[in-house]
Amino acid sequence: MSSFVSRESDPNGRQFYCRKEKSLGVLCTNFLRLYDSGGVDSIGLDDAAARLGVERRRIYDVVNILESVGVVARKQKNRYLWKGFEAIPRALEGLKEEGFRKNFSAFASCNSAKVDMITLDNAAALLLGDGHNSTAMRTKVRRLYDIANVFSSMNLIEKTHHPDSRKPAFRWLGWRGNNGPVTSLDLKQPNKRIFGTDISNYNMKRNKGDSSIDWNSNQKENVPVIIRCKDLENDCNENKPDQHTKHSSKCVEFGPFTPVGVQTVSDSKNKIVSRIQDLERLAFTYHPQYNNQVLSDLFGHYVEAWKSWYVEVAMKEKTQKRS
DNA sequence: TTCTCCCGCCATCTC
DNA sequence: GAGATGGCGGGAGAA
Repeated sequence: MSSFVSRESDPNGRQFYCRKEKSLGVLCTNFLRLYDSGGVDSIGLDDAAARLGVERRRIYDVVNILESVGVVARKQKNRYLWKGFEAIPRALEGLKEEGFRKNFSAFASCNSAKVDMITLDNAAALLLGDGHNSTAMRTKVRRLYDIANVFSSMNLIEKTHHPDSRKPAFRWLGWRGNNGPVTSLDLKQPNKRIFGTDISNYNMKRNKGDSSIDWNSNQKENVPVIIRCKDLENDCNENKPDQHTKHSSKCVEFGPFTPVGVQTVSDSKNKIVSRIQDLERLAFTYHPQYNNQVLSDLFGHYVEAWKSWYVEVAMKEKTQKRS
């Protein structure tokens, strides 16, 4: 399986630098697509970097975040184990438990009205605690952008705006069994770039790596080919009125793929309450360990929001049945 | 000007 | 000691 790609050039021979196609979100989507295809349970970092056409350093960025939600687990040096999307609910529950043990339950309860939405500034301030300076905040926010980029590509969160301040914020969507990496087809025509996307331009300095991959062209063998940055320029959207917005058909599709063995949205509605019980049983018997404190803490908050969402939907279901 | 986030340096860790 | 890992912040693109 080969995956190296070449870059589109203009008539003068200059190469396009497409920031979007190098984003962590796109890289994560491609990574998941590559290893979710089945049959692969061992992931070599060098191999992944080569296949995805990125530097090894970027693979660390993605893998570390995926590890925090249970999709992969470190096996040994340079090697990770693919655990798949089925592991996500369990990992989230573990993080939730951890969050409860720390102070985030207090935070969640006192902000219950807007618990499903948080700005990165707020998240950074929360994680840093008292006495942080602006430099630390900036650094933390940068890291949170990275993390949010990956979660966004998995549809675990979505970008929105805070209703009061109109500042950019992120809403927890949670794992609903059919998330999978976001696809360009999931996005509407843009007014502006969204988080994790960008516009083409020239930059010879940044032409080293190359990760533009069209996984559709040869799905069976996962052989990627070049995609055109121009086709991706309209991927952007924010303030989506619903979670499953559509995208221009001329755009290249990075997905979609649905994790094997997970249920659909229509199924899930009827099983909300029983799923919560299932997850709590899982959490009771299994407590994964996470070394990244920031991720752990942030997830403590998000998982709490996730549970609130489920409970709210379950309540509405009950009310509707009664009426 | 602010938001966004890619990029790679370099300190620390692991083998 | 060498290679692996990942924290960190510069700086550039876009709104």
